[in-house]
Amino acid sequence: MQARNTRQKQIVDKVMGKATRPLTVHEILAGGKKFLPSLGLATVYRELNRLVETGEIQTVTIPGDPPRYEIAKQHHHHFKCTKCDNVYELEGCLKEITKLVPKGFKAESHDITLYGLCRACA
Amino acid sequence: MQARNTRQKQIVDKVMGKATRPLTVHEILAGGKKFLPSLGLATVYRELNRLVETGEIQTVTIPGDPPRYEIAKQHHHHFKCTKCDNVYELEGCLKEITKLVPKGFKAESHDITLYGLCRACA
DNA sequence: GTGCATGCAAAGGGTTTGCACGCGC
DNA sequence: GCGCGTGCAAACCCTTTGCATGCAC
Repeated sequence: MQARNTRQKQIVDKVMGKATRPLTVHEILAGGKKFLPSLGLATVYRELNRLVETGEIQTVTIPGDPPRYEIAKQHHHHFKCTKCDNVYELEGCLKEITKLVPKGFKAESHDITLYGLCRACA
Repeated sequence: MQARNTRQKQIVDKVMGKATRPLTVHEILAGGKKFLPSLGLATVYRELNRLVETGEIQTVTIPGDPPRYEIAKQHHHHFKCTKCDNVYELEGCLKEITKLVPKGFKAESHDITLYGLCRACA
């Protein structure tokens, strides 16, 4: 069952690729409908899940928010503006995070989310 | 509309207070039913939402997991074991986190979640 | 022509809400 | 007795799934 490169999939990829910040499912659907009005929600979900499984995109989960999706890239973290609700990508990471790991525990990965005001809202 | 201190509410508080780790809604309901079998899911949700609003408890959100709840306490973070799926509380925090904030942004708070193996599973 | 991908609609899981009953005051 | 809190069931929202159609090859 080799994947077919249909118009729908190309459009989901295209919308994702253009994004400068993580997008919600509905933003992706709305963006895709501009190119193919018949695009369905189920197809967007199916394509997103496929892309997550193959590791091409990543899910960004912010408590209280719907999931967002972004092109997979180097390890990084996120900043959620509490005023405009946009989510931004942050560069860098903290090696000091190992200090939090209790004795006997073995950390493999981590997520960091910052909250506050973005440049435009501050 | 001053709140009444009903049996149901006392039981939700009691279950939360006994917990040594964040609990899911269904764990709280199951725990409460041991004391009051007629306890309903809607009441648990209503009481939890009230306690979150008053700041008495906090929601712990782990991507891909149902929300958990814990008694509000000093600032801390969480560790999710990828094998047994339990969530543990971590002590301490990282002042270095300010290094991640971009210029012009104003950070107010943050969440850190570690993933890996707990002591029992490592 | 064959078969997978799509769109629709229904199903599913988790959470909230409307309503009538009954307990707490 | 009055009114809020409760339990039930329905409603909601988000996501997944079943199925018939139709496009890609």
